[in-house]
Amino acid sequence: MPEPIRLLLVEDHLMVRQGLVALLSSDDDMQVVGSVGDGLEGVEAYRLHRPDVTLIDLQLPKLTGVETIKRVRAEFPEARFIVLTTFDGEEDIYRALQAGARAYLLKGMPLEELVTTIHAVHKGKLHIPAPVAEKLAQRVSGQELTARELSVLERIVAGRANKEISSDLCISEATVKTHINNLLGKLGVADRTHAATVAIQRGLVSHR
Amino acid sequence: MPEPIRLLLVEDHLMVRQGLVALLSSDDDMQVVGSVGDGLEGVEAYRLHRPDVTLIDLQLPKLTGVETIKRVRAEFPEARFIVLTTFDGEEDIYRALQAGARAYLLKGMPLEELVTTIHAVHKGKLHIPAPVAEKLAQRVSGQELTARELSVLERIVAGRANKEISSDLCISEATVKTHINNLLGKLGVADRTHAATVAIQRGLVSHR
DNA sequence: AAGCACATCGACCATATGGTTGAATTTTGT
DNA sequence: ACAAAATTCAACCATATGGTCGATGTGCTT
Repeated sequence: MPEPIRLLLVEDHLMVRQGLVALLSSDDDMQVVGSVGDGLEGVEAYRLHRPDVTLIDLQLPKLTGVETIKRVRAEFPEARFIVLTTFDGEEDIYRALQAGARAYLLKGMPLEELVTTIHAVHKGKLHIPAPVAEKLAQRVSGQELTARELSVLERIVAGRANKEISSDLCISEATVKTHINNLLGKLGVADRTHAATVAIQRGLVSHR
Repeated sequence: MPEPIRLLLVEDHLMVRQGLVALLSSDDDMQVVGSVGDGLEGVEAYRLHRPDVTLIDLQLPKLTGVETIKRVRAEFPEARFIVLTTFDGEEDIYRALQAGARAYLLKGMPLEELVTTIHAVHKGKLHIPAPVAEKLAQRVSGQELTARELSVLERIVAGRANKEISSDLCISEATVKTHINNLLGKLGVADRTHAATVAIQRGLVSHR
């Protein structure tokens, strides 16, 4: 009888979390050693428990899923993460894998896939399901937005006019227009409104 | 020993669904009699099992949660629904309650609240948590968009220009502008871009 | 029949937005 | 230190957008 795989859960929806604990605990070769609701707790829990595999949601209070992964892996480079989320913002997939996640699963996937993935990741493998891998391939061709362009984009999504954005960021309106022009090109859209909606759809900005 | 409350689950995320089944089945006075993944199956399962209470997500494939509630209640006016969702688009709350849902819960709420709510709804009570009730109160003051305004808004979200919208809908550009002007006022925003983002945030339009 | 909400259109105007070019400055990476 | 990328700005222009007023027709309710 081998050692059970020690799991940590970082997920903000209580019901989902408790549900996963119930599900995974019923498996003999899994053991949930911790279960927390936000990123900061996640980092602490990791230090405390040193789990074999951490299941983490990307939408977390206090600390983003991506940020949490980064912090933990800064301390423990061998840490293994499985991103488990309902939302498949392309941008988030990319960032999570950049940050060192080993797998990306949507909550809609069957439980067996989760179990399979946990075992695969525990053995050190990468595990990216086909539909996710496709999106990833797509976005390689797409251009990266710069930090400044992103902050302009955020304000566009917030519904602010160029004049307002310029005073927000303490730059001239001309500069705002330059950034917008550039980001429109990179996003492949013709106007700010479309930019705003694709930004939300791709998960480039945090709406709400 | 009283009869257990018979529950039906309609939820598209497999993991969440299985998790909830595991959680609720462990309770002695609850019994999960069915668990399906989309709205159409939900309607069928209701006909088959006639559950006491149905837990339903609003984002469902094939048939919206709201639409599912409507159809079931058209046949079975006594049907009792608890809306259980991660997303709190104000518009959806409103529509779900209009459609006859008895309670609205976010997945982030503690499990006890779910259990309490199931019992309350089973007894025929309404059960709306405070934060949700507030949003509801807010939107009473807000105006309703007309069907035409909504279809214009959808195209704004799709990133289309006035000229394109006018040819899409076979109306003059002047009319498009009139509709836009009216919906801007109703949404309380100053321009189309902000209209698009609040439309997404409030769940007025289906993005993605 | 009268009233009302809705959809339709036109005209006018002020401003915002996006496109283009070119250039100076700063930051960043090698 | 050098090159590349990012950020900053200006001036010009065409067009899109939003604001306002008024008008017409249609369908529904009372």
